[in-house]
Amino acid sequence: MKLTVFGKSYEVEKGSSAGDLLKNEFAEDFKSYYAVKIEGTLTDLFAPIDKDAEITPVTFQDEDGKKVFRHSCSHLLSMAVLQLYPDAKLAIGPAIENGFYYDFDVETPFKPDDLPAIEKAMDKLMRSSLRPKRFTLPRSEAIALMKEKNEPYKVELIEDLPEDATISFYQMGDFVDLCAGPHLPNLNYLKAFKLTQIAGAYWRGDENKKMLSRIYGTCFPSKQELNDYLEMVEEARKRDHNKLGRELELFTTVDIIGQGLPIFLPKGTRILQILQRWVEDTEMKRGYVHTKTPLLAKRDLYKISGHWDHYRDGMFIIGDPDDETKECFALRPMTCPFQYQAFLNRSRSYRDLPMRLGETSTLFRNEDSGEMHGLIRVRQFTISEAHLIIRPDQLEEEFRGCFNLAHDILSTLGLWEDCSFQFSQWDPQNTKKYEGTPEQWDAAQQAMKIILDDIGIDYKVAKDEAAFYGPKLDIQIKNVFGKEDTLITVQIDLLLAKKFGMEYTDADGQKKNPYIIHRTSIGCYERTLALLIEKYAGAFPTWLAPVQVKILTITNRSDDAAGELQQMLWDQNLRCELDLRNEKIGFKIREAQMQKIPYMFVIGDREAENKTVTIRNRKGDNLGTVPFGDAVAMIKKLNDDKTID
RNA sequence: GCCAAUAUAGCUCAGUUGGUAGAGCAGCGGUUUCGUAAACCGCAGGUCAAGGGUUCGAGUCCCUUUAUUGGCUCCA
Repeated sequence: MKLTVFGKSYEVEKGSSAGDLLKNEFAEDFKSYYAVKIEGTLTDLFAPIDKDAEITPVTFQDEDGKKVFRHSCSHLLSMAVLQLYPDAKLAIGPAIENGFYYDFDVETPFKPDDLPAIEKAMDKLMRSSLRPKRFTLPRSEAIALMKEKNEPYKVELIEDLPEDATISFYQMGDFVDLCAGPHLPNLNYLKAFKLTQIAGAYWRGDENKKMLSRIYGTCFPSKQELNDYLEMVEEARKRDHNKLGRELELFTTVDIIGQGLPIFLPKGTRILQILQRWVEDTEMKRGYVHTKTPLLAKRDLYKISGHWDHYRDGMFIIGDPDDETKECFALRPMTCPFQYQAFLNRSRSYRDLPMRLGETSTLFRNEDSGEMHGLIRVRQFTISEAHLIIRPDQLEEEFRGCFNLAHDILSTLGLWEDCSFQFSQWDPQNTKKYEGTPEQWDAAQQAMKIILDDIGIDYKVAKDEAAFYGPKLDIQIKNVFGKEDTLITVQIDLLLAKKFGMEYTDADGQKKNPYIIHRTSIGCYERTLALLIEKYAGAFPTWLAPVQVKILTITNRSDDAAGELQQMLWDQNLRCELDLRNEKIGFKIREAQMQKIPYMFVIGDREAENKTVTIRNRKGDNLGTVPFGDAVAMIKKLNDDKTID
């Protein structure tokens, strides 16, 4: 039998394993091989092979290798937990990005204080050098084994597998766990792990099922790598917008106003204002017109749109929703049906299309109390919303236009490189959620697929993530905790125009329903601001900074000159603050740096006399002494060019 | 909504087995007018998140509520 590895073939005995070969031929690197791919299938290193094959070892450098490594660590965790809590029932324990978790059903949920003891038990088990041993059983025997071990969750998992499935287990000492594998050849590879947090998690992700106790952890091949990672996480959390945004006085919250209802302070408001003006101008340059529609409407409107049926729980309702004899209003959770009324204002011709209706739109969504997160998930927010009412033949061009706009906006903000793409499709099985016929859905999804493939972005398909009226392109971004959220969405809707009786007269004189694209250009301002804070750690590019320049005087003799300079900046619509306090200049600079202000203009006696300033950047570097006019021009250029400095 | 953690001055945090609240920074008033990472002196600042309970006595123990945080679920 021949095994080929790294392009070289070796003659080996039939039934021997990749591990046997690698151990001999690549002894030096052998410890870094966690498993092998045999003809593309990830397999245990020492699994017997019975025919010629191409094998590729996987290491921690490979995604697959990381997965094997961390999955084995999750098993180490479950072994330790069973040792300390013999009554714990095992659920599942996969590897995830940057680590792993394991879900347990225990009488009392784990507490943070329990983790050190579990880690200690894991460490001891790790040192006993257990070799995970794989064996398989037919389905009925597998169920019997798990029943004997009193593992109801495992039984349920097996019962969901097909009748004829062969089911694999891994044994490590007395410990047996249902598992597809593969695993590390020896658990003593797991020299550097850490249990990071505890959380509740529903069995099978279903909120109607039991809540289990989840332990998260991470592990690396060496202590050094583990510490580097933990340090990196620590650093990332220092950029947390929720902490920084408050420290920098961008926003605050108060109990008495309520959850998910942030107060934007002057500096935060300034940034929102800069963004909004820029977005509206940008849209105008691309043929958008804007509307201003009400923040609430009678329930009747939402009944037509379908929101009353689909999302009533998510709306703030004013009045008794169940009393049909009285007026009942709801704050709007979206703008669609409001803007459609603008289209319906008079009869429309095919020549009127595309009609690009934009609105800087404040929305209200009654999110569950546990959902709120800083500025990322709030109950009242403002979105750069638009509905493009178009003819079918305009779909491709207009969709591209929306994509390009999103690209241009996010690139200017410096966020584009951090984004990923998700093509959110419907699930025909989930009949409760979606409206429209399979034909309509196929048409919309097919159209979007063609456009996305043509644009050439790398997207991931997400089933059952569509809006109830159509498929979406979601532009996703991760926050400092690694949690992904949608920043921008572009949706194709072939359904709602008909429901609202929207028609245009085509060239052939026929009345037709338009298509509609729902989209945002900068997304939700609150969320985008949150991501910007985290991206720049509060040190915004000059064009976005709420205070672009701080003018610092060395003595009060320079106050008049400072005032003059401030007025010159104001005259150019630039944003500056004056610090005339009687403090040492070093102290003032330090304070401006802590406020992350991009530039400091220092004026002492020498400068005041010549009408010059010494410019310092936020790092404190001296950029030289220049005339007032030049200093103002420098900031003006950074501002107008939207430079990411 | 569910699982868990947290809540003391504007901010960062002390506060012992229950004995009636403390520091630094910020603020205010003085002094200092100074050339690059925290000048000096003084003053003021708190219903210890809110409400209830146990106790002779609660920041501390118990319960409820609110908010914040990390997950889960949800996310038009």
